[in-house]
Order: sequence, then structure tokens, then C-alpha cells
Amino acid sequence: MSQVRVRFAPSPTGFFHIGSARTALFNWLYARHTGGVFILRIEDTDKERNSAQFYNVIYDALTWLGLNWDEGPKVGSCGGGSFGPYLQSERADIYRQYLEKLKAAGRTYEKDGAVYFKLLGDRSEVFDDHRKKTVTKVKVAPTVIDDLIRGRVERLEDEDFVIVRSDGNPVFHFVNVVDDIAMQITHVIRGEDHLSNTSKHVELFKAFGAPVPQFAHIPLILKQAGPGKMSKRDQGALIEEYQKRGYLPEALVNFLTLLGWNPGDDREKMPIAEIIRLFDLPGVNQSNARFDDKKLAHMNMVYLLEQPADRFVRLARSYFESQPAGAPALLAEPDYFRAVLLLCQPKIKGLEELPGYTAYLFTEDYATDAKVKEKVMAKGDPKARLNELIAVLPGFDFTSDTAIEEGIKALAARNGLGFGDYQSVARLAVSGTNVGPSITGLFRILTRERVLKRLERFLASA
RNA sequence: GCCCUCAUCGUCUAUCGGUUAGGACAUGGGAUUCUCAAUCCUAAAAGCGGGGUUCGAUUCCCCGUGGGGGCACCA
Repeated sequence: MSQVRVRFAPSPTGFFHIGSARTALFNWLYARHTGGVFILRIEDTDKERNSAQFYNVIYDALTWLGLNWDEGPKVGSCGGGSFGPYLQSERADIYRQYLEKLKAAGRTYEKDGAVYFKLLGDRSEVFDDHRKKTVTKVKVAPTVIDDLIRGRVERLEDEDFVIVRSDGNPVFHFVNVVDDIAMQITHVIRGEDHLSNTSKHVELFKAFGAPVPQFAHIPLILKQAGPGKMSKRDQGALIEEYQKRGYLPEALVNFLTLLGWNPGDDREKMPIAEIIRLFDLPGVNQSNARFDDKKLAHMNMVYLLEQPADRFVRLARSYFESQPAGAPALLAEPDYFRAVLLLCQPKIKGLEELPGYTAYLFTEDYATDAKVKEKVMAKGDPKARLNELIAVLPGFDFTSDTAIEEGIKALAARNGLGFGDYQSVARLAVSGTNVGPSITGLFRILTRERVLKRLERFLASA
């Protein structure tokens, strides 16, 4: 059994679509599962579309997702290989050679300056009502595709088709097949939108006398709301969006894996090594999946919660740094910054909540939510509670959350009150809001001086 | 219009002919907590319709309906 060789063949459009990401992922998973080779090939024959930085969009996205390619354009530790070049724009000679083979075999003809691929069979002229023109139909047997996911699919390919445009540029169907032959691709894993093209491809493989690869057409990702498949203009369609929003790539990968595949049991969050071990093409679903950003967000939260402290801090730091507002003031005090982050890690659902969630921890000039204030100040005698706190805080051990908690509880008990009677107003005074991490943790990292200052300032203005 | 394809809770899905049709996200309720989350418990929630095959169909077949994709000298 020869080694599995799969390829991901995007074209540089300037975007990296979430559907492309999943196609890349499934190819990569299959290569890793089988110990095969994952090839990156850039389909940049459409000169209108590509520009230099568009290539980087592809490399960046794959790198971020952790989908390293064994063969392809050389980027970092990825790429290389002896079947190059891996940019179609550099393979013109190869296409010419293959075209000559087809010509020599009598499988082409020219018409209006374009080269057509000639099907084998009796021809007849037929008027096509819908297209309003006469077309030449060829009497052929239907092309049979044995798809690893769809099963047996038959399609009648009964018209010759263009393989080289009149401007001399070969078309997608041609270069795609030529490259798959030249690069010895064994499995073509791609979106279902290509299923109808496959009959053309199979006929080309046969005309070249080349072995037909195994096909596996994976279902498409449908847009969250409304009809149709996900397109670049839809919310959440672009990979860079998740990068910017501080999503964890492994969370996105895990989520994408589950869109059309499952391990056969109820597990959802799985380490990538386990996914690689279990992934296989016959296990891929046949029906399209609707994108669900809520589930993705949940997956991301689960991953975020379990991040080790060091990595969480690193991720959060680079998220802050990527913000327009930046984070220079915070980074100046790495220990404080770290303390803030670790206090908030168990509470947030995503890194993008962080700046808003922590704003008052990085400035004395924080706003107070008027509605929250009204609510908190309406119950009991919050001013008295603050005064009581201010009186006892100097005696607290501010290095320990539990010491602070016990201190407040003791105070509450003395006055026949509950912890909450102090917590809510103290939080309001210290943060300006009613949501946030534990009040004892807040006290600890703010330090006694800043807490007292904030409480007194609040009292003065209340 | 033609061709291909798909069809289980709102969404992602499990079920290899016999199950109280399971799980997850989201939603409702409850518990816990120091607010908010998280967590735990819990509720509601599905086999598109019609024919077959079978002792028995969500499961197999056909038709219909609905969804998706494709029908370029785009990729």
C-alpha cells in the first residue's frame, strides 16, 4: 500500500474562509491519521485575483491553526518537497507538457482559439432551450465516482469542455488534475461544491492514463442564519476574525472537527492527538452543517478555562497588545498584570471580554454604573457598611483572600448581617459595577491603600 | 430549467431493523456562591410527507416535499 498523499489547494483571494479551514483540517487529519503527506498547493492561475500579501493570508491561517504542511511553499519549518513548484503560476511548463500528451493522444481540438477536451463517443447537435444555443452532445456512459463519503455517484459528462482558454491560460479543471497526477495525490478531499466537477476530472485522469485518486467530498458549512453556504461576507466566516478576537486555535480546530465528524461517542472536547487517532473519511457526515457561533464560543471558553497560568497570561498579553488602545501601562507591572489575569481567568468566556472586564483595575479613573449604583444604594444602609469596612480594613491581612473573607464575615456577624451586605457596596465602590471577580481577590490585588482610597472617594461622592 | 447531493430536538450530532430515540450548544426552572460567570441538578425540545419491504422501520427501497451544490474561455 503506497503512502497517502493529500493536498489542500486554496487560491489566494485575500481571505481565508472557515470552510477552507475545515477542508484543510480534514486533509491534514487524514494525512496525520494515515502517516501520509499533507501538501499545500497554491492555485493562483487566476492572475486577476492574486497579490503578494494574499499568499501570506494562507500561510498565516494554516500556521495559526497548527496545520503544518509537509510539502509546499517553504514557510518557516513547513514546505519543501520534490514535486514542486507548488505555486501553479510557476508550473506553466508542466501544463504545456501535459497538454502535449493529450494532443498526441488525439483528445483535444481547438475552437475559437481555445483548446477543448474531446470526449469519446458519437456526436450530435442539440438545441439547448435553456442556454438558447446549439450544443454538441457526446454519447458516453455516465462517469462513476466512488466517493469515500458519498458512496457511488454517477454523473453524465456529455459535452466537451475547455481546458485552455483562448488567451493561452489553462483552466482550473485541467491544472487541478495535472497537478494531482504530477504530485501523485492519492486522495482528493474537498468540499461538496466540487462534486459536480468531479466527472470532468475523472475523465481527464482517464485520458491521461493516470490512476484516478480516491475522492472524498465533505459537506459544506451553511451560514448561521438565512439560506445558502457560508460566504466571506458572513459574520464569523474569516479565520483572521478569530485570531483578532483572541480565540484559541485549538478550540476552533476542535469545533471545526465536530462539524461533520464525531468520534462515535459523546465526546466533544478532545485533544488533537486523539482526534488524529480516530479520524477517518468514512466517518464523515454527508449532510451540510449550519455554523453555530454560540457553540464555538463555548468550546473556546472551555479551552480558556483550563489553560495553564503561563499560557493564559501570554495569550492575554498578546490580545491586549493587539488592541487599538494597547496595553503599555499594564505591561510595565508584569506581576500586577499577571495577578489581574489569573483572578479573571475563571470568570471570562473569551479574551475579548478582558479589556472591559478589567478596565477599573488599571486606572483610578473608572466610571460608576448609575443604574447599578441606584440599585445597590437603595437597599439597607450601604454607607454605614462602607464606614464599618473602612474602620476594620487596616487590621486585615491583605496578602490572603481567605483572611480578607474571614475579616469581612466576622464584621458582618458582629452586626447581624451577611457577607453580601458588604460585598455589593464594596464592589460598587471599588469597581463601579456589580460584575467581576471575587471581592476578596480584588481587595488583595488592589492592596489596602488603593482599596481604602476608593472606598473613601466613593463615600465622599455618594 | 437541467444535473448531482442531503434530510433525527432551534443548532451540531448518536443510533450499524427491535432504544423510555442518547449527548452537546442555546433556552426555562432549581441548587450552590460574594456580584457576574463557571459548576451541579432539572424541564421543554426531534425521526419532513406518502407509499412499499419486513413479525417489526428513524434505520432498507421508491415517489413527493424541502434544503444545499453545480451547470463559465472563475477557482
